Amino acid sequence: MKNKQAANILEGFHTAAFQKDLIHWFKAEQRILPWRKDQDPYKVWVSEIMLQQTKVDTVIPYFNHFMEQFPTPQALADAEEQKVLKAWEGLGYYSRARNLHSAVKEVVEHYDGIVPDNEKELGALKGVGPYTRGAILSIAYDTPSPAVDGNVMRVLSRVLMIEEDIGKPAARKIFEAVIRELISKEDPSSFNQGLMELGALVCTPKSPSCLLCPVQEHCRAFEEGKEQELPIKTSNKKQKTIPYVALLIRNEDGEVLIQKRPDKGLLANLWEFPMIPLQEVNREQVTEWIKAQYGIEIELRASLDHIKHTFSHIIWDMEVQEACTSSDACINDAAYFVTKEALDDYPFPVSHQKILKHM
DNA sequence: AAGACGGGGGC
DNA sequence: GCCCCAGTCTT
Repeated sequence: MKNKQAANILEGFHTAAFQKDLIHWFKAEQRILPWRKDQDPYKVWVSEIMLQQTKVDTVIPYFNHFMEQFPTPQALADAEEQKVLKAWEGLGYYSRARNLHSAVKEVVEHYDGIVPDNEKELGALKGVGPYTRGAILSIAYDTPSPAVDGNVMRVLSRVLMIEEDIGKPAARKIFEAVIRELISKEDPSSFNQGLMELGALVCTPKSPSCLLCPVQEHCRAFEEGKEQELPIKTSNKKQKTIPYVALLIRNEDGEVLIQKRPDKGLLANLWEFPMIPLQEVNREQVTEWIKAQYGIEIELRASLDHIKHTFSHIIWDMEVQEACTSSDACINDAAYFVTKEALDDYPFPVSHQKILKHM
């Protein structure tokens, strides 16, 4: 064995029997999922990106629609970014979509539309980190490469009693080293997917179903009754939310003002209703603020409903006083009046989709 | 090594 | 309401 620490962890472990039990269980019990119908590397890639930080049930309809709209790397590479973001609307972590789009263009340009089958080229693609690289290599290309996600770390920390803090970035290296020894060379795809499927269905974070577990007899944590105490993970810090006021600014044609967000940071390149941090401006100042920002006079009509979400919006409804329509140049480059119907074409954050329902 | 990056779900 | 979830990129 190359790695001493991995060798120590696997001391006395029945690797061959574990592989056999895990793979047998996976082949019998795996969920039927749209991206498991074949081994198309493009589908595996798209599904793995969508599945980052996102539950299977949430991903399924997005994946199906995405594949109808962009069936091949070429189709995705040819698409406008706004269309790609629209297809990603509501899924969150939108840099995943922008990176995937960029990487697919790279694949079409430099690899003739064929997803690379080696660590070096695959890992160099935008948005493809160590996990996704391993998942594509093993699932699409049957290559014995580790794919360490949260499920895998949880399962293996229990089975092998690994007490590393999986909240630390360094922990992933330990698990990768272990898996390089542990992975089935005959069926790395079923092995990696089996670990993840086990983590999703049986070896769950809270109250794992150990009595139904196909690898119970291999599990050191179960043997010692410590499955509830693993994995060890330092608590993450909570993030603060800032309340905003969303402004529904309408012109005399009933069109509403929207603007494009910056191309970096939160919800990059998505569209939104203009917003003001709630603390910064009171009801009286908002007219001045809008005048300075957009060069238009408005009359505040009413405060609509409150929407509780990331932005905990309060919606203020307002009407433009002076003539200002979609053809006017009174608004800056990234802000436009559009008809209510046209809003369907723009990628909006979920919180703003909810506002739309109030209109 | 730590923080940013969404949205959904459990309680 | 508050906490948890957990891949990749950025700083």
